[in-house]
Amino acid sequence: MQEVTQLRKDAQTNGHQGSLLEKLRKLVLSGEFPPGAPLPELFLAEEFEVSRTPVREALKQLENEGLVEIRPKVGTFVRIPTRREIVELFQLKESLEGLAASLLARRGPVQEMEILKRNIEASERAERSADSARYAELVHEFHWTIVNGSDNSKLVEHYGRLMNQLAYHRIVLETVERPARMRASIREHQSVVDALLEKDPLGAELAMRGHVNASSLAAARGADAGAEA
Amino acid sequence: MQEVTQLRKDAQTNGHQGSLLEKLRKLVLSGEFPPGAPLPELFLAEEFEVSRTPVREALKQLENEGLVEIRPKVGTFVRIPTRREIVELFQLKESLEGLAASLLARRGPVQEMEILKRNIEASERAERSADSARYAELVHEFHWTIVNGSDNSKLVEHYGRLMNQLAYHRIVLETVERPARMRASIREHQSVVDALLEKDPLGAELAMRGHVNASSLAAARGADAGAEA
DNA sequence: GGGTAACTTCTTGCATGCATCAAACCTACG
DNA sequence: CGTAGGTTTGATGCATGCAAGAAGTTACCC
Repeated sequence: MQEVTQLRKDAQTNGHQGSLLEKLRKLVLSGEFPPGAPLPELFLAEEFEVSRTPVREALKQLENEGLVEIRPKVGTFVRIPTRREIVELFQLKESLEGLAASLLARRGPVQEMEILKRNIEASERAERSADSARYAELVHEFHWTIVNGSDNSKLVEHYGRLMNQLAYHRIVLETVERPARMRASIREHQSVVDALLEKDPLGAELAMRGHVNASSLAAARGADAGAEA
Repeated sequence: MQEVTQLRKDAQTNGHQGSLLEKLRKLVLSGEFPPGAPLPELFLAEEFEVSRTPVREALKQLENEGLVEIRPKVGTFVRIPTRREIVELFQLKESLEGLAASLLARRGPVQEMEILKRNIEASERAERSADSARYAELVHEFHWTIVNGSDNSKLVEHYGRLMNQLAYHRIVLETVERPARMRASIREHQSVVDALLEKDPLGAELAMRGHVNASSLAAARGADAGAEA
């Protein structure tokens, strides 16, 4: 009946909210473990106060998401996405966000339009006050609003997987992209919203793809510049 | 149930070839278990002569791939993709294959071009001899050749996930699409290859998207027609 | 001194036992 | 006759034990 008190007490100190999968994902994405670092099951099991079995399952999921690499009979390691894979992911990002914008434009006037307009206004404020953290957050919201607004659950699903794989690098990349491209990025967002308001699917797709492509190039340049980090 | 004995026989004759995950995936995609059917861990464990643990792991992977649904503390069930999800997946397919064609066109003259040309010739022969099984196989190869030829591993990965989710329906859909659209489909394939040979990324993308879209529409009509199956 | 082979250690991979919980069933009562 | 409530069943979720394999280490031979 109540012999589990010792487990519960310790579990509360670490915070017991969120699934183990999410906690492990955050652990990997946080960069606390550098790319290539091993993630032994037993260590994680003790860390999160569960047995190896659920840890194992979660790690397999993370492998499926491309965040870790499991070498059979050897161990699990934080995955190191190659430069090439980053480029590949950005190509996918452009395509998927282009589709999202196109689909959203087709849906006509929906509440997303208002959200996007307010997002741009907030972005301009953040840019004027040089609040780059807030700005990065708004950019993130802008893109997700469009993807979610596509009303295509499978697109959202695949986009989420993709962004997870980019998440680790986004921290680095955004840092580099932010200062230089803030103004241009806002203009590009505006042109996307313009096309959306005109219910112009093709225009919205092209504007979105142009924007993602420009951001990607800037990010790639930034990654090259800060490669020694 | 004779299906059970049949399974048992296959499991024994097949031995331990191929991973458990692949075997379970095939089991689900084969349609042997109808959508909504339960997949008890213990049953599968006995069937494939392993313990519940690896079965469990494989089922979680399949859930991640969208092929089964795991209801906590209840069980695992063959997933029923809704009509809407099928449409969503086809929209994604159009976008991803468009990207693939675009990337392949950028790569210039590669061996894939020869493969695609030969594929079209073979398709024409299959069409003339009304060999619809061979034709379906060639269509499958055509699309995968382009996606693999994109030289973008992440695109290949996402495309694979997508096609897995469509695989169950492809059987039905191709059956319907095949007779009516063979000729048109071959022409569309040819125009894709033409654009690829001219190293025209935009043309290749548009041709590919047009083709996928036409196929999707035909498939959707077919699915409506054969909805009572 | 260098290289190889056996060994030690640490990890995963799988099997099994037990507790938990959802759902079906059965009974009793209105 | 229908329904509410308790009970049984059967499946999952997790913990643990054990075996197999891969690195790293040491000792030995050339």
